[in-house]
Amino acid sequence: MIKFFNQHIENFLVKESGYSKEDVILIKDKYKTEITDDLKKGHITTNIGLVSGSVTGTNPKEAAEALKKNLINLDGVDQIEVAGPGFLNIFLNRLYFVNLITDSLNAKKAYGTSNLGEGKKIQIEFVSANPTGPLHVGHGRGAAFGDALGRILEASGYEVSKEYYINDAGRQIDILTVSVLLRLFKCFEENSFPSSGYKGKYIIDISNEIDKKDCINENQLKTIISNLPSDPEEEIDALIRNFKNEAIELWEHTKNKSLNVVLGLIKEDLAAFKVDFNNWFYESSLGAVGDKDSKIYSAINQLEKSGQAYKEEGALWLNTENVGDDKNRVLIREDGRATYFAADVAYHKDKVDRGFDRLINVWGSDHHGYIKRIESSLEGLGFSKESLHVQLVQFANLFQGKEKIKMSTRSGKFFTLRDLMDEIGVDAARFYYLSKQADQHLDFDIELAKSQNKENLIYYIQYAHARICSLQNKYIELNDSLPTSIKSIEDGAYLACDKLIHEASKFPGVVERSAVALQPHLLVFYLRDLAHQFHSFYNDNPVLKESKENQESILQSLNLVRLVIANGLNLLGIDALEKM
RNA sequence: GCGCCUGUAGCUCAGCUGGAUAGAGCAACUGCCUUCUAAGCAGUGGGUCAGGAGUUCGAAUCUCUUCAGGCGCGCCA
Repeated sequence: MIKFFNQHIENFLVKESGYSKEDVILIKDKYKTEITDDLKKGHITTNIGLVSGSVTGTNPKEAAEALKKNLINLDGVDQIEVAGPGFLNIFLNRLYFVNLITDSLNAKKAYGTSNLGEGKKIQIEFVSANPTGPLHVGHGRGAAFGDALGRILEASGYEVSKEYYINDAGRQIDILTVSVLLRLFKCFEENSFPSSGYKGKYIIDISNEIDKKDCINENQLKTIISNLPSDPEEEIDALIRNFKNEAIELWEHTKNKSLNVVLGLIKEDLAAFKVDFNNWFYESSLGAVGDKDSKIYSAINQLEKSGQAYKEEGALWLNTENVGDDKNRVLIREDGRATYFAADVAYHKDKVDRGFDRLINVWGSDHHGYIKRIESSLEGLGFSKESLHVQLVQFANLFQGKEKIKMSTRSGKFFTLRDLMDEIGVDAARFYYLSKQADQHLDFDIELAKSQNKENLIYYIQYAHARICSLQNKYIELNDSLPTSIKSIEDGAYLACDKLIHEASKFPGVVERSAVALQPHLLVFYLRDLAHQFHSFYNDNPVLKESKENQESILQSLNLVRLVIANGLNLLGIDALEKM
């Protein structure tokens, strides 16, 4: 409908307005046509008069009047008002208004989808937590966000690929491995366990699954744990070195086993959280810098050849200052080992090589200083940094009522995503995460997320859906099947649903905006508003006491509201409830 | 010190590609169940949109600046 009017407006601008070509281009760029917030302003409104007026220096109201004359005779238009400083408010005739219901109901699950993305390939990389322990509540937010974004973009016509980057190659994995080995051989008392190691209970669980205990003897163990440095970081590094020296086979076995167990936990949790990935990318698959056939070698080699990377003080540096980074960054350390950054550069090159039109990285906001580096590396490799969008997600603080739940990863005391799911349920958790803009701090209040009242939006929205389902069931009991007629709305005899239909007609626009802005929370607030319109209607209108014809029209309108809520929740990865 | 983010009702937050009277919920006060789910609805009070300047026909929204808070600035990942 909006497209229809925009075509006529642009046609008018080009052929009849008398504006210069340059002005027309400027106007086209700036004006907007949208569904009104309030039916008093008609169904559709455009600021074209104001924009034309400001661009051409003419009176906005006169510009609006001229266009009004042009649009008033269009099919579907009942009347047009020039309002306020120069808005054009368009009132549709009943037939067109009613078409909104039938068209949307016919579209069913497809209502709200579009071809905005034109099949472009878009990759979303998210969660990507180090596989050193179970996911915690912080990761849950990224998971809910990335997954919802994927659903929204897919509904908007993008070909979406969701990916998890597994950091299986670095020091963190070594620390995981050594932590498991220390538990396996019970090397330390509880209070002297290396403070840099992982102490969660899952480490002990993993150690119980290692069956190669006899690969190492008492003397070797003694060597490994004696003469350790006092600095915690040096201590853990020494232990890693010692284990590798004494029992490389055991080391590798334990490392693989630990990684697989932890990754298994992560995958289970994500599946339970209804988050599916298309691809799990292993950092180790990038290979070693020393290997000329590896992806990491090839990426770095390319940067060196193009002059972006240079040697200094024995290390290989990437010039990232050229995109505004504070300082240049090291790719290959003095001792020849690649940095995490180098692997990430190769990873991003690989992403682009795989043919994605757009890349979205969902990162914890503590990584924001890292963005410029990656952008610089992309430019250095000859790609446009515009193809990458980094969406930062702030961490979530957990509250139980007013009390903050403290978490410490090191000590292994933390509230896991699994705990959260057990406590409040998957859908309530997903919804709560999505109910605030991703890059803002979120206080996750478990009490609130469990509460069953209006303050907890998920219940409010679900309640609207369930109420409609319940009405539908009652109606079916009395009439065998749902109605198909909307006669009394069509001929204007019954108007009480108009606000609801109008609100429901905004849905595709909201999906589109949340796809463009990459903001699922827009959907949350829209659904709240729609639910509110419904509850209000429901309270004022005893539906099943209406005339037969009115009932039919109402049931059809409410079915539309129900469809929008169900489709909207589905885009957030949440199932709509038929009963509560 | 440099960079990024935030500051809207007593509290928690929407609104921000500039637009028509700044919105919800909670809390306070008042009404509404012999009726389809009261997990709800309706109403009242509450705002110099942190302060200041600028751009504009028009600014919560854009620019600059001040103040306040958060985060990031490793040859860690």
